[in-house]
Amino acid sequence: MGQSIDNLFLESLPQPYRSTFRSRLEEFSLPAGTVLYEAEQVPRYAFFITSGLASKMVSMADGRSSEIGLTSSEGVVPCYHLLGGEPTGPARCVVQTRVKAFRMPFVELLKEVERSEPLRLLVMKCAQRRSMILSQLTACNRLHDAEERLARWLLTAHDLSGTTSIMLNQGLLADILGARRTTVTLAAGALRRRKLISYRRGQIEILDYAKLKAAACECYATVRNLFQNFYG
Amino acid sequence: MGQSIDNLFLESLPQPYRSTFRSRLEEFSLPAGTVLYEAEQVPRYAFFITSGLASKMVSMADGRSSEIGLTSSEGVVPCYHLLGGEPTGPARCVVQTRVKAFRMPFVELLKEVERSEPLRLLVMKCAQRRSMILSQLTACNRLHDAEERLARWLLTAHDLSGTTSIMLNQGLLADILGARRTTVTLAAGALRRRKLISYRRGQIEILDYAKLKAAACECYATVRNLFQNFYG
DNA sequence: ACATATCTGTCTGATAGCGAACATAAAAAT
DNA sequence: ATTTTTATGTTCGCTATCAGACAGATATGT
Repeated sequence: MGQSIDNLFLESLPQPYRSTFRSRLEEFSLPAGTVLYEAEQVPRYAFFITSGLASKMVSMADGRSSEIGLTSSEGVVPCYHLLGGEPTGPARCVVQTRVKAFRMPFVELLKEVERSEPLRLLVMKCAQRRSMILSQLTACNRLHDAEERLARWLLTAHDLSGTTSIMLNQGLLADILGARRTTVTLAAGALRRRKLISYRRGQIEILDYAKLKAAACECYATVRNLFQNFYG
Repeated sequence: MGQSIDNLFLESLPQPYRSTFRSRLEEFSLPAGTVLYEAEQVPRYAFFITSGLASKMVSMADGRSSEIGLTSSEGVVPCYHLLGGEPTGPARCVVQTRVKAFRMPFVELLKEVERSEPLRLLVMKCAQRRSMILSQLTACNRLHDAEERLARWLLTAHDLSGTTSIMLNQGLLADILGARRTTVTLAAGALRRRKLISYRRGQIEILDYAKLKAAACECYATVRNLFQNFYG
C-alpha cells in the first residue's frame, strides 16, 4: 500500500489510478464549524475525510434545522453533487468535530468523474448508499421519538469516528436532531440515568454500547448495515 | 416526435436511441395497490410511468410507515437501484392511483445503463434529483406539522398527476404522511373548512391552489423547483 | 331495497415536544 | 480570585399528535 490514507473511498480506487489521483490531493485540518459547502451553492472543494465528523444539514426559513446525513471517512463530500446535474442542493455541510481531509477543487473532481470510469463507478455507488440512508432517515425523522433518535445518532457517530467520546454540546445536538435544546437535555438525561452514556459540557461518552443499541430505533441497525456491506 | 410517450425520462433520451429503446418496452396499466418493487429485494421490472402516482414507502417493524418519495411520469422507477451498487433498498414502491407505465425487466435495464452513455447520464441525473428531494423531505418530516405536510403532498400530487382530483382515502394518506388516520381527518377537515380543498370518500379536490400553497410548508416550493428546473 | 363493507367524524385520556423563561454549574478570561 | 461566558438543568403552560374506541355516513353488492 505504501502510504496510509484512511479514507475508504480513496482506498477503494484501483491502482495505479489511486496513486496518481492521490498525488493531486492536499490534506487539511478543519475545525468544528467549518462549512464544507453551502446550500444552493456550487461547492468550492470536494473532501475525502480521514477523521472527524461532518453533518449535512437542511435549514428552514424559521431557522430550525435537521441533519440529513452524517459523514466521515467512508466516502466523498459532497456526493450527489457529482452525478452530473446541477451541482447544488438544499443542504449545507458543516464540520461537527475537527476533521482531517484531503481536498480537491470541486470542478476539477467533477471533470475527473466524467473522464475516469473507476472514479465514476465509485461516486455512483456512494451516491446510492447515501440515498438508501436518506430513505431510512426520512421515515425515522417522522416516526421515532427524540430519545431513540439521539441513541441512534450517538451510535452512528461512534461507528463513523471510531471514538467512544464525542465532542458536541446539547445545543448543536438539538440542531442535528431537529429538536429543542431542552428536549435533548431530557433525552440525554434519561440515557445518562440509565448509565448508557455519560457527558459533561460537550463531551459525550458511550458507556454501554449494547444497551444503547437497544434504546435506539431500528434505523441504527439498518443504516449500519448499509455502511458495512458497502466496500467488498 | 412521431409517437407520443408522455414519460419525461424517455422523452429526454436522444434520438435515434430513444426509438430503439422504446421498441423494447411494453405498456401496462396497474391498479392501486400494485407493488412495483419490494424493500430489500431486487426489483423484477423497471417502470417508466406515463400517468398515475406511485409512492416509495419505508415501513418500520411496528407497522407504521412514511412515504419517502412520490413519483409519476417525471423519471424512472426504481431510480437509485440503477447506480451500480446492491440494487435494493429499505423502501418499497406502491401504486397509489392507477398507473400506466412502460415496463422493462430490471436486470435488462441495469445492463443497458452500463452499456449506454446517454441512458446512464439520465439515470444519474434522476438519482441526483431524488436525493435532493429526499434531503428536503427528511427535514420536512422532522420539522413540519401534519396540516402543512398534507397541503404539500396534495399540491405535489396535483403537479405530478396533472389532475385536480386525487383518488385516495384518509387511511392511505395517513400511511403516506406517517400519521394516524384521525390526524389526517383533522388536518383535512381544517383545510376543507377554509375551502382550500373538498373531498368525499376517497376523492380529494383542490379548490384554491394559491391558498393551499400558502398553507403548505416551504418544502413544496423547494421540491417543485427541483422538478421544474430539471429537463432543459 | 336491503345488507354489508368501507370511509369519515368525533370523543377520550395520555404523552411528547414546543416555546419561553430562569437558575445553576462549569469552564474560560482577566 | 473574580468576572464573564457558555453549557446544562428545571419549570411551566400549551399544542400537536398518539392510541383507542365508537358512531354515523356513504358506497357497493345482491
